[in-house]
Amino acid sequence: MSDLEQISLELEARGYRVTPSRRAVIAAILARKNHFAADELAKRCRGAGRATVFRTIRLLSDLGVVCRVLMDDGSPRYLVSRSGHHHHLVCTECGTVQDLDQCAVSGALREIADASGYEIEGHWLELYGRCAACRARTAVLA
Amino acid sequence: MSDLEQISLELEARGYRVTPSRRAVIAAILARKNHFAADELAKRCRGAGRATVFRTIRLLSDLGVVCRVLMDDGSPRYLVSRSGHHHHLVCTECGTVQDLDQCAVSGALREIADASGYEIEGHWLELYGRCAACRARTAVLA
DNA sequence: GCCGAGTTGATACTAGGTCTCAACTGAGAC
DNA sequence: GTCTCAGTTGAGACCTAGTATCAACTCGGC
Repeated sequence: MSDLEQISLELEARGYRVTPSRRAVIAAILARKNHFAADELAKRCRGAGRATVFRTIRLLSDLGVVCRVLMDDGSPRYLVSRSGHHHHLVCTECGTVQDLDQCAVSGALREIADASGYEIEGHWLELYGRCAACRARTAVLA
Repeated sequence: MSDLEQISLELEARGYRVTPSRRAVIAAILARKNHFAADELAKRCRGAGRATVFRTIRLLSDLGVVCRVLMDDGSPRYLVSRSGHHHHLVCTECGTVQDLDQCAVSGALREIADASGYEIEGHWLELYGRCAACRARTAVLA
């Protein structure tokens, strides 16, 4: 079963209609190799209007199919990503985004909660750096 | 020496002029007990135009006098805060923001760098939860 | 007083996104 | 088959959070 079909089934299972517009947006998202801006997707996606593209991205985001990444300049991007709690490693040179399997702060949260008296409900973490490929490229040039 | 004077001296030391507009913005910021939106400050601050308010906030942000916090709904707020690397603990109930002394992830970063091959240059972390006061309030009501 | 750099505020513009609303669609009831 | 009605759509207005532009102003130094 293709990703598109799988997502369509997921949508139907939740009571959403799988319309041609939604299919077009999902197909456009799946065709992306890396992250994308919502507006850029709206411009390229001929099969759906801007509002529909934004709505569909939000829908897929709720479903856990795509997630939002904040780039180091603060601009938001979207990414086909696994669902559940995870963080991202963003390469500041080539822009690729890598999922992080472990949650880096889960251990520290308890300590912070104890020290501050807060009941911590959520957190947001993005990591920025240079990926292995970019580092290798610079090393060769140097 | 008042905070306003101290910030003014800091500005002068860096070669910036301390103009009435800047004083007005700084005074408005210092009058805030907690975080504020830049636009809201611009509306209330009669002594300076919108562009100047945004420019001054950026200037103070560069100086480390204020810092930007991303609330749990994604909206940006500013906060008079200590300079240097630190994170924030945002209460989702009353909105107060607390500085975190320790960087919760510094330890985990090395591990992630090793595992991923990334050279980690920076990170962004915000924590959301309910502060001690809000928890106490709910506990009394229950 | 003059000069020039720094600063200002009005305004236009941008990005990223939501809201509104009339029109359309399609699944189920009859 | 067609009626109905909730879900969906797209155009466009609108919103928030800023940045860019530019003529006018300010102020320190000569």
